[in-house]
Amino acid sequence: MDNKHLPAADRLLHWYDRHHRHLPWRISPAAARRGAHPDPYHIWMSEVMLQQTTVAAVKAYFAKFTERWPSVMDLAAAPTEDVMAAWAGLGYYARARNLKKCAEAVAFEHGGIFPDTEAGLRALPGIGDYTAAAVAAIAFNRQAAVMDGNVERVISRLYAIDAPLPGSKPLMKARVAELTPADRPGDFAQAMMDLGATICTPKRPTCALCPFNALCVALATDEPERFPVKAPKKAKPIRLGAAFIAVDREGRILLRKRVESGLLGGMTEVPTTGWTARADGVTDISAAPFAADWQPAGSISHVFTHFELRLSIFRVGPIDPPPDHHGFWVPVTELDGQALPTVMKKAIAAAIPTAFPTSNR
DNA sequence: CACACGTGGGA
DNA sequence: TTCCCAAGTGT
Repeated sequence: MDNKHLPAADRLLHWYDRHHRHLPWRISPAAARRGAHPDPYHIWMSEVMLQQTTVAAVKAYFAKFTERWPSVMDLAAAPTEDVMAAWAGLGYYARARNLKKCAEAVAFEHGGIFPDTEAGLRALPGIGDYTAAAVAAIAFNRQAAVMDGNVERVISRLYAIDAPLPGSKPLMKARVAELTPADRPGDFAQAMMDLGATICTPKRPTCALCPFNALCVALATDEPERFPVKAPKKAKPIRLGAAFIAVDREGRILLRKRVESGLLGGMTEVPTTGWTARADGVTDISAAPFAADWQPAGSISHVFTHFELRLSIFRVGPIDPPPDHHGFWVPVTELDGQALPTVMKKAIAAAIPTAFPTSNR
């Protein structure tokens, strides 16, 4: 049947019923149409994990978290250190700290029940405009305008919006609100994101298969890949430093806990110098955790969001632990239980190649 | 409003 | 290799 006359939302939902992705935290659109709701705990956790993170990377973490902490009450009762260690490797560690805070707020201030409105959700730690709308729409079928990076791409092409992000966000949000149906807002939100992830992709979109192709202004008048227009990005500076891998006679490595705020906040680290912006190549080992016969053990490079870090690695041991230092000693065979971010695993692996036998390279 | 804040994968 | 990202939030 010719459905060109259908409103945009109906075209999208028709496409979604046939081509939706199957994801562990979802229920099927067929079940949703029968009035079923997904577990708000699962939707919330998946949305937080998916912030700036790929579906492929999230799947294993989602399985691990929901198996270990099946309910928000379980997560609220968990030691923060366990949550940080379980999150290690996923990045943006403020999300893990706020995940725990949010679980505590839901457990102890809301009786273990997630708020079912956008405003109620928005007041919780780690839940911003996007996540509040997404959980309200997907978990509670509220008519909330859900806009993430996928939706921005779809909308900017559908209307050929020339104004650059992020300034054009309010305009695009208004367009999303116009399109969002009262009937199936949760499926509509997931459909927009599936469309952006599988059809309306950043490069080489598959417009021939798009339910919006007859409506898309960018496709009709321009080059869809040109949208969304974004402000130019800044160059990434390089910072230098040194990391110190000390091993004692019992095969333990010296670790420290980073301060709660800022980069890698609350995570575990090996002792390092400060990370300076100087580019003279001088390595300052005077900041070693203690005086010892530190031996060069190569170097690593790691790219953060806003700078690249190059660390010279130094190693010493087996030694007797000196009495005067702060930190704690952990067997090299038990590092998996530590909240070690990827950059720290790289530093350790450079000095002790056998430290992480399961990882590649 | 601009910037801080991780990581691994694809082109 | 280099660049660009991928379901943003907090300050």
